[in-house]
Amino acid sequence: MNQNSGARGRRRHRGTDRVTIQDVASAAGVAAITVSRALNTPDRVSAKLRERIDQAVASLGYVPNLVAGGLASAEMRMIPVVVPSLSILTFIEVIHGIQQTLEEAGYQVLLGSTDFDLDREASLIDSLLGYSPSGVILTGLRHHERTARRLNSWGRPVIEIMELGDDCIDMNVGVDNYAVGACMAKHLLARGFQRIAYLGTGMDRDYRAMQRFEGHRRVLEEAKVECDILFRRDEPSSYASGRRLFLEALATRPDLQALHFANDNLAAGALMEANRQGVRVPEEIAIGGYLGLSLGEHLTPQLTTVTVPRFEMGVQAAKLMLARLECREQSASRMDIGYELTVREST
Amino acid sequence: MNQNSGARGRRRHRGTDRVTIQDVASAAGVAAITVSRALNTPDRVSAKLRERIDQAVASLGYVPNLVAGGLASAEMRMIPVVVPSLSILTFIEVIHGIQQTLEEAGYQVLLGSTDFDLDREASLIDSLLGYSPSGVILTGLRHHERTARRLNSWGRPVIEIMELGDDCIDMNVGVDNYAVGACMAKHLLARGFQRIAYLGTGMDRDYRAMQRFEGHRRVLEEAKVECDILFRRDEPSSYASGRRLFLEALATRPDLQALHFANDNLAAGALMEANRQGVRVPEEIAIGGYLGLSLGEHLTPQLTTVTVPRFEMGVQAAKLMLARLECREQSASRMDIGYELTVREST
DNA sequence: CTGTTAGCGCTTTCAT
DNA sequence: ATGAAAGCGCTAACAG
Repeated sequence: MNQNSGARGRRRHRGTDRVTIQDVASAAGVAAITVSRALNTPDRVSAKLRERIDQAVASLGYVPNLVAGGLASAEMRMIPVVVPSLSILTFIEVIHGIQQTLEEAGYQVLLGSTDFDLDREASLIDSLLGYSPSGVILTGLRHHERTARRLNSWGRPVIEIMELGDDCIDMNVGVDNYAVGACMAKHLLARGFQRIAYLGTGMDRDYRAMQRFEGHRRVLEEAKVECDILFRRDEPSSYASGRRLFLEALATRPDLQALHFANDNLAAGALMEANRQGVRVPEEIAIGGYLGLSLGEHLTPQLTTVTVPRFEMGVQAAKLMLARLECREQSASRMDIGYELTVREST
Repeated sequence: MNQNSGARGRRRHRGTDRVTIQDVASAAGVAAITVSRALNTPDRVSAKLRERIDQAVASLGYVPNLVAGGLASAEMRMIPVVVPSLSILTFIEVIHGIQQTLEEAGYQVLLGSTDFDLDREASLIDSLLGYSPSGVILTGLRHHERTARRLNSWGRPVIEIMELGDDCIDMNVGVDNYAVGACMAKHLLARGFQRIAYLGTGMDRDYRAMQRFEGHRRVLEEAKVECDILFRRDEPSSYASGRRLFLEALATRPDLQALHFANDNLAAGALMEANRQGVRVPEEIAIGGYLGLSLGEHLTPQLTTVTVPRFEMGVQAAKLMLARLECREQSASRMDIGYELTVREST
């Protein structure tokens, strides 16, 4: 038996001197492929050999070289997740759901961010595909034509998250932004408000906020209520921007009764500014948001918002990806993650 | 010239039919290795060939197979970042700084989370090393002995972030938690408070919060002031927990004058609960936090806190990593990212 | 169930 | 400055 130590031989080339599958094979007295099988598809190896191999693996401290395996099998068990920004909590929460679900299944998440730039998205995806990932998860349905084409012909699972639409590359998990915007608008109308403004930041980049506005606008139009919009082009959606928007709204449109913010960061900022100014919400002016950030339920008054299950969206996207990877099913390629109007004190 | 199309020949094996470096080489009429050099070390190829190659790359739409390159060079230009949790904003901000800096330099971030479990960290790192990453960034200085040993003998850059200490594996970027805790304690004493409690959650897992408490405790001891601690073992650091801790503190220690929270999430929750209860801060009770979350400056009263540049910590860690990878310098292997006492209205 | 063989696509090594 | 040859460590393909 060549059971024992010293299982290092060749290394003609450069070789990092790590324990290889061949070392394990020699130690266990089998062929390399059998070790491979024992590790990847244990049922295809007899119990006896499997045990011998496991033992050799343990005693040598063998750790598979996933790069070599990835090259041979043309699959790296990685899923790039491409989002516009890592400073927006929403994306983080989705990523969290994705990461947690995929890691459990032995897939790793590669992080990519585009800063809302479709050119960067295109080149990022190009280089990401160079890693032979098992699938790709990216944000939104709008991409460079080149991105869509490349991904289309790529032949592996692709999921577009966040927004929902008819024309996706492969699979789609998200919310209907038009419906979300309409939902809050209806709520505000139902509360009896007639002078309503939609407020946001950077909506030229974040077109999903614009979709929500469009949903909002249509509802007001239908109700024959005048539609007002106020947005600051180059600001992020921070508490500070929310405060500024709030002050600007008060100053320039003193007769407004309700403010529909593009997201909870802004809405929370507005709420905090209202508190500071002693403006009573909703008596003097009502405030509604979007997202369902936990902060909203702890502020006084509590924030009315449209809640989207962001973590869950990530989990569902990851599950869909896994289902597809394991060929379990050709599964639904489109999933509406839904939303919920959370009526609290601020309206 | 074999300049034109049809540059697909063999594929004896499985082959994903992607354009390979060989296709480019044929199209440009050079050897594969020259294409490799033109792409990776352009100065080592004559301008003439370089141009011809660039053209072939563009016209064929060649995208390098990073896995093959990674196997050959034993380096994947990836940096795993391992954190305890993706639901804690602090880590997210650090990751953001890391990701942004590394992506600019052409390195990808692999995300890993351990849920504060050193066993999971150990096995996660094992498999992450299987990807032949260029370096590793992980959280904290406490690891399984096996993790430390493996990383030590690994021979590539390793950075431990968040906390600062004497005994790191390779490089260390973080803050001195003891000093941070002491800093707030001194501030509270200087404000004249004598009955002070330290409040936190899950500090058995997050030992860095415990280090801050220890710094706090020593200061009080020195000042001969009694030291009180209140913590809830199995709760996350949420606004809700902060509110509960606040109520519990009021109920069980009605004579407390100041509350030192383990982080701003808790402190902000407490502040919001105080507002809801009509408890005046800091007149009836003072509140201090840790982190410098932006929320703190928008609440009323504004939160006094110890601010840590989290995004910047990520950026610095990434820069240190890059410096090491490019061998620019053997650079300082330990970086104190510092902190700042931000005195606002709540104390 | 196990083994042999032949690459995956690139880069290192060593020549020229 | 360019090229030929030889693998990196693993798995797909095909036998037995």
